[in-house]
Amino acid sequence: MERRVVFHIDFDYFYAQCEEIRNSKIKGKCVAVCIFSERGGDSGAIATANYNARKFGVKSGIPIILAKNKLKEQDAVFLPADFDYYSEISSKAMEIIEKYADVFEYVGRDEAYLDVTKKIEGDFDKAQHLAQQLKNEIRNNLKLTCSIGITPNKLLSKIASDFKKPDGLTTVKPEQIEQFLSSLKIREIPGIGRKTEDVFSQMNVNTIEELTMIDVFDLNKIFGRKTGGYIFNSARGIDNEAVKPRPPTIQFSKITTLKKNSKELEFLQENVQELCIQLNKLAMENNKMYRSIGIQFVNEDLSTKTKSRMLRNPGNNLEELKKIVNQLLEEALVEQEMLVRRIGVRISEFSDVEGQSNITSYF
DNA sequence: CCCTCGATCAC
DNA sequence: CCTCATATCGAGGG
Repeated sequence: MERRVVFHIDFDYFYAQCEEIRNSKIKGKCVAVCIFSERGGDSGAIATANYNARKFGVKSGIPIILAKNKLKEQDAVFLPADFDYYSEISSKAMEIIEKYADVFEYVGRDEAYLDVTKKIEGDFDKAQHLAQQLKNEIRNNLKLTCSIGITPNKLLSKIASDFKKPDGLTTVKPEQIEQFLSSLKIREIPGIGRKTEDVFSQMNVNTIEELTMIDVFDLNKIFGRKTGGYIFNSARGIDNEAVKPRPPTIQFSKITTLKKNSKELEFLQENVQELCIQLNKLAMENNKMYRSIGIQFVNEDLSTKTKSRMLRNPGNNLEELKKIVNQLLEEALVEQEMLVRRIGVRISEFSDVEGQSNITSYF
């Protein structure tokens, strides 16, 4: 039952590439796709930048104002994110990709896993050929480039798709796994981010090869049972997660940046209304009732505070949502020292709204 | 076992 | 200088 062949497909610098597709004039320039906040001006962050812009240190997550500074001498465009447009292109690409898979797993607008074990009869050379065909079809139809990793599991394919970008194709056969991983930085392992990297660098562990020298008990001690085991296996390229369709979303959240930092109840309550409306609408559209409601503060120093409450019964009534959110706000502001920069609302613990006919009608 | 909350990741 | 959305883990309290 072993011996899988799994693809991970990642669209290159996706949002920025979508903008290049829409307007080929900007190809060759620095392209930065921006998420502007409610504050106005250049407040906000970079969602994605093309490779021209990345050469100057412009990458996702950095403040727009900082990006403009880095690119002030360059021929650069800063475009507001147009998620509807990116979703359209994503859908078209996913339609193509799906056809190539025995099992297809959508991860996000720019990412998917495919199990192709049967299709290519466990032969990595056939797999590579199939992946090349797939890349060609996407490029010919949509002018979109992507990078693909081909390996025996999801973990390794995700690492491999990142190994050569853009327009990359990286294959790691079972006998090449140890060699492939050994020289990589631990940060290449999905789930190991900034904080975890810091912990390991304190221990003089920087590469995956060095990571394999740490025994599992120490990892468990530092990171907890689950994460410790995950890191231990990952360093060895071990991952048994099946490629499978994603289960439905289990929570929705909306967050907004306030026009000015504040800890005034009234001001925060005003700002939270629209979020409640949007979230309740989302729940209704998806035929969901929610039983948990939460709020989140992002303080002026970017630290966060959350407060949440379970309801006695699931519901999707807007007035009820607003009422609870206002209560949570009031409670959260007791002992709140710092001014709040951003405010968010979350709903979760979903149950389905009963349709007209369901299984119970048979009894 | 259920709930709340902070932390982390990654986009 | 700092967006937005989702999932997951672990600790701590009931």
